Amino acid sequence: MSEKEVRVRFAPSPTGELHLGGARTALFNWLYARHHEGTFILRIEDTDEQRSSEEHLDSILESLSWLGLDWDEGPLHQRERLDLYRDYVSLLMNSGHAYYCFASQEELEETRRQAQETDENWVYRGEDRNLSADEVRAKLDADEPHTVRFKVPDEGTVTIDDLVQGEVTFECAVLEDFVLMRSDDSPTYHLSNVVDDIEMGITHVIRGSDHLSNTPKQVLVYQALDANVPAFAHLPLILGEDGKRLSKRHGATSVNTFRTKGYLPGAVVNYLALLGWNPGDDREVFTVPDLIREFSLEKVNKANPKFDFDKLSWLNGEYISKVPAGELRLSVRDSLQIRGCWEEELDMERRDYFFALIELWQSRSHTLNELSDNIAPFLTEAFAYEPAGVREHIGNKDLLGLVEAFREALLQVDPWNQEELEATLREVAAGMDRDAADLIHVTRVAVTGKRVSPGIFEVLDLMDRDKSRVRLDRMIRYLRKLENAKAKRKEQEATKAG
RNA sequence: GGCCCCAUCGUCUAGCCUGGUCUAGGACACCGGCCUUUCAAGCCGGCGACACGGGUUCAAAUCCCGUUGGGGCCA
Repeated sequence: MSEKEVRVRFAPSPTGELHLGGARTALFNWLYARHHEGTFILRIEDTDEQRSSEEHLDSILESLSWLGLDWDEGPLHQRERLDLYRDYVSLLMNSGHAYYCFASQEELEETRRQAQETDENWVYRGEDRNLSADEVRAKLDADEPHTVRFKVPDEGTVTIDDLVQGEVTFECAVLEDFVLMRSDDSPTYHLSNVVDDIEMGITHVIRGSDHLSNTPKQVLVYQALDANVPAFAHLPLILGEDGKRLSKRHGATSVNTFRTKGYLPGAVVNYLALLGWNPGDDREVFTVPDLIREFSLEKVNKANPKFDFDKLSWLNGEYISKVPAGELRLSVRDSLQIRGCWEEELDMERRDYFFALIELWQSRSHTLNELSDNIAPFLTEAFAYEPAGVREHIGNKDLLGLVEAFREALLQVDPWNQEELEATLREVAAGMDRDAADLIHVTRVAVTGKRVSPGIFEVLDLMDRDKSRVRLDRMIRYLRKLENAKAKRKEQEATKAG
């Protein structure tokens, strides 16, 4: 491999679904690799056998694929590389950079407690550093539980030249002798990560800035191993609306949730890319090739952004309104199927009609689910009236007679087109000395169930005569019920008063 | 608690490195108007920010220091 080839990795642990933060890290790695025509590697950090699961792994891979983040190598499993970590530990032991530590959990906590009372700047420096070879052998032979710790230099500093954060310097004195190998022989993150990054020839470590504080420890390990230290880029953390780092408890932040709710992968990628990065101008909407071409770590912000559902929703709406109906067809079909109002012929002889329905609504739907919700009333009578629609467009207006008259008039409309429909509706309203708007709005709720919709005549035109009549009949029944209820209330009040 | 990072409209951000062109630009949200003798969509417009205090300088959002606030890591 040439010196200049970029090799980056995304290394999730399969302890949950892929959430937005992870997806953003994956995306930035992927964009960096694609921009530099490098290699994007997937590595699975599954050394924690208790918390890792196949299901989570599958769901993570699925989410990555859905987002379009394809990997060139892997997935490599750390679980299968345990011997490798042990080899590296031996190397560090032999070169005097690591040592066995026989202190028990209790002892450590006790020491820590005592130290905190006296010395505020205390960091752990293992006493077992100075055990003689004989003493160590004796303890090992006696099967005493032990960990392996890294011998942090007492003096000096570690400076990280971070591609995003700039130069960051840490005093070795504030770094404890961290554990490399746990007592159960499993490697810690500091070890497995560094070893794998060395073995895989990773040139750029791009990850969340929650790892920044641990980076000096890892740099020390690279140096002890006499390995090349990769470039680091610590990305700002995505915060929830409460200002805390985005996590499971913020709910609904897994990539999968967005998929299920009807977001388009392109919109999610676009939004995520803009969270912490921008090309330096006013553009907001990017295709993936755009992103690949323009992406650079130098333009990544340092400040932590908050996740804004409203803006994602807007962006998704932009995508939905611009995509050709044909590309939306399959997803809309699936969600109509879930709603139980899909008919096969909509994708066969009535495909033009299906596309017309999509086109009618796509510019005012923010998600695919919303789009399907809007289309459903054209296919089934089983839809609910939006409370806001009822409140605003029906309320206490005296609409029964008006709707009944319009229902009758509709039977005579010929030809069934927008012009005739409009003329008829206005005639009915005028004949009863009512605002056309009143009739328009109640008709809107009757045929779409919604408070807002495209132009009502366009809607009726597409709906066809029979379906329109059926929906108006339903509205008439609904209005009658309202009237009856009102009458009953009056009666009761009259009795009470009388 | 110690260490590290950050700080422009409610939110995402441009501008900061290379001080003057910034009466601080864009986007989401919000509000209003136009269109429609229909709600929307669309179009147009409005509201709204350089956290605070000190310096440096002829001049600071831009450079330096401190305070406050936020985030992260180690426990």
